[in-house]
Amino acid sequence: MAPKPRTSPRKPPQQARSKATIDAILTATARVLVKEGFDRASTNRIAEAAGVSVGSLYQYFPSKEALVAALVERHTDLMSAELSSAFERVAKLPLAAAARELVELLLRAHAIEPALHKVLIEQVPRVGRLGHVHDVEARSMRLQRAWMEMHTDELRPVDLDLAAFVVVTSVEALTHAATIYHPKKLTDGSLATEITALVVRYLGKPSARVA
Amino acid sequence: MAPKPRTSPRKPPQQARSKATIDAILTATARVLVKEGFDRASTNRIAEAAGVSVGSLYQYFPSKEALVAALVERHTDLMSAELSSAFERVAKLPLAAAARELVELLLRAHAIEPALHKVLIEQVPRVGRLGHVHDVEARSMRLQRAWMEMHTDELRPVDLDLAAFVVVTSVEALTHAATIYHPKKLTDGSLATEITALVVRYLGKPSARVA
Amino acid sequence: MAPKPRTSPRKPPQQARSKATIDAILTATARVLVKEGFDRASTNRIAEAAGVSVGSLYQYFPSKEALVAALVERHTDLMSAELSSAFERVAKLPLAAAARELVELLLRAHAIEPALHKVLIEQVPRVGRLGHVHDVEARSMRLQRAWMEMHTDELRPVDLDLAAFVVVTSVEALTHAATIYHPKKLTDGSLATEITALVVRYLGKPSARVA
Amino acid sequence: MAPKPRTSPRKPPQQARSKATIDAILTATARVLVKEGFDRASTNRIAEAAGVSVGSLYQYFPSKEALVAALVERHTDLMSAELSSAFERVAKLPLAAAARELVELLLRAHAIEPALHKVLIEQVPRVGRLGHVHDVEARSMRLQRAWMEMHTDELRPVDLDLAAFVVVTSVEALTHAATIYHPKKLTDGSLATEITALVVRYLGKPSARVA
DNA sequence: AATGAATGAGAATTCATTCAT
DNA sequence: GATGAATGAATTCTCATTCAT
Repeated sequence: MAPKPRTSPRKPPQQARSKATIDAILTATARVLVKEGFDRASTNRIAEAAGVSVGSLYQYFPSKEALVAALVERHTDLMSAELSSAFERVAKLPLAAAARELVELLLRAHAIEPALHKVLIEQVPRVGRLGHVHDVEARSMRLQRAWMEMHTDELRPVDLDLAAFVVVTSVEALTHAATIYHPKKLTDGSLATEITALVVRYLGKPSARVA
Repeated sequence: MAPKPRTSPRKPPQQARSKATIDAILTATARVLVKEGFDRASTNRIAEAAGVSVGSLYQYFPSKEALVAALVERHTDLMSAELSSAFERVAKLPLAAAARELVELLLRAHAIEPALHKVLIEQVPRVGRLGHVHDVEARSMRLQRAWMEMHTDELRPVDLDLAAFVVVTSVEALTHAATIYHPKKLTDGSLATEITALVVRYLGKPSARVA
Repeated sequence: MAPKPRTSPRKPPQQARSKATIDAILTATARVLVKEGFDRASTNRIAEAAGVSVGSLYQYFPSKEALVAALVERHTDLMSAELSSAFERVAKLPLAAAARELVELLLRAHAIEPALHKVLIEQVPRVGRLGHVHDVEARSMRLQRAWMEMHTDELRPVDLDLAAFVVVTSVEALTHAATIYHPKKLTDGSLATEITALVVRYLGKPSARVA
Repeated sequence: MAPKPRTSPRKPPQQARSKATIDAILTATARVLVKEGFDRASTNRIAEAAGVSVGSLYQYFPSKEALVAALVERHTDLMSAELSSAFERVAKLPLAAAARELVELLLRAHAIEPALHKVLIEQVPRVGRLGHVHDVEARSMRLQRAWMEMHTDELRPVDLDLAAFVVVTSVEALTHAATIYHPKKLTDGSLATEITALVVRYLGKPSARVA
């Protein structure tokens, strides 16, 4: 009888060997997810791809959900890290410049492991801890709101929370959609220009408008 | 598991009874999907919920994928129908008015079967024919482009395809996100106002600006 | 992910075929249990022994526990039926005669499927519904108490509940132990004589003593 | 699963530290057995509970069966020791007094680690060396027989082996059943009185009867 | 057309046991 | 002696799909 699976990570590795194994498993998970899709990514297949026994997989990840959740976290952490670090850099830039910088940054962030990102977005059910792909958005929203608070004089009057929601949701969606449907426009700058325009026009005072 | 499933519909309904059965099955599918989630929605469970034998289910839908695809189609058709019909009505309105109308329409459209919509968006893997939830967007984009072509004089200069992509993707994403995370703001109009502002400011000439 | 297994029986069979399948499964369960022991009796092995697919097994028994519980029930029902029917027959006999009859009856009851009984007693963990092997004792205790109430004049003064507990527990234990460790003494009558003496001497008035 | 396990003890403890380790393991086994039940008591869990590595566990116990068997032995030894020592004390007492003493002793013996005793009786499959929980009964039977040989003049004529079997089996069963189903009656003396009556009346001459 | 019994590959997960460090 | 990472066969259970009635 299979008891209810846990979702929290299992024990911390205590030997160097473990670290390597964990890494191999996560990397294999990404590979299998991309190659086979979420539904065909069984724990056995993943273990095999990692060159590890299923037992080892379950030693570190108590369930399939925990495994994918860990991968999601690793992925979003990577993306968030870049965003956070950039925030300080653009904190003092005026609207148009900051927007352009951030949009480009976000596009770059999504270009890191686009295939994995796509699978995570499209196929992983947004349920339980798996939904945390969307944590990036939550963090982005907080940063966005913080930036707006520091620049209210440049902005038309807005409800900060609502505006942050609108901006981040739109930009994220455009980035994802572009990744999936228009990968070429990600690199030639045309998309960055459009998204920047969207944000600047939405938030800016008429006088502050930049073409 | 048996051989690979077909995906094309099996046979056209030839009697009234068939229609009723098909309808019962699709409705049951929606109910089970919402109640149990995609993963626990087995064909047996759906058949039972429909008061029909599995055999009958397979008489009309050659595979689970075909079944869900049919439901997706029914759902998107419902939404698209409203959009198309509204298009004629707003075709001649100026930017600000048209935008407001369409945004409100879209929000209303998403309010029809929000629970089903949410499951379809969040849990159904966007693979193969199942990805057609996104057909709505494609149709919306065509309509949006058509409208813009008719109103170029009101708009700042834009790449029509790109702008349609930006507008539709953003508005859709905001609608979905609002459905899921801010259901209350859907009804009090505050969201409609923000989204309208986003679109009008993005597309409009500086002079044509409406606060 | 395997959800918590149910323990209640599944759906009632609606075709004659089902009945046969259910029977085949239960019979195979008994056979495998006896031949392989509880731990080696996997659902797959049982299904194979029944000439049926695992799927069919789970169609009727939602978990391994439910399966074994059903077998336990079938077995205890068989035993209880004999006991209950005999009760009426001995209801009017005096102590010594009734005791002898009942003891012999019980010994016969345990001789029906002794190998299965042994496995059920020795190897099936007495947990949850599986513990119901012991229902026979509960029922026996009620019958025993009823008999004693009708014959208080033949008995020394006793706490009826306590005495029923003492009598039934002892007799059951002796029967089981004999089944397992002294199968020969079950048939030659010597054991029946001893157990009868135990009961009669324990319950009877000194004057009513039978050697 | 690896090759078939050995069952014989691995090596004699040669240092004080070993003794302590072995003890920690056995104690942990008892704790886990009681807390989790036999089926969920894995060697890994036991090792962890003992604050020892699985490797160490296998250093001293070559298999899970050997481990549990050792615990069973420790437990039964504890119980038997008391019984044997008491035997000398009651060897010269007359029937009624001896019976009362022994019954009370047995009840006390079962009160030592009742939770462990219960798990051992109810959940540990009585197979192979694990069946040795029942060794206590065998030893008891020998002692009982010895006592009866010394007191034939007080007893009605009986087959000594058969009578020892009847007495010990009944008393044991009553003690177990009481431990599980009527723990309260264990302490208030009422049960001891009943069981003593059962034994004395079964074995005694009519004239020697004690109420 | 409908029924529902039957199928069986495959998925997640556990656990006794080994062995390199 | 001790550690704990690694193993992988085995187990329970699900579910899309078929087909005899």
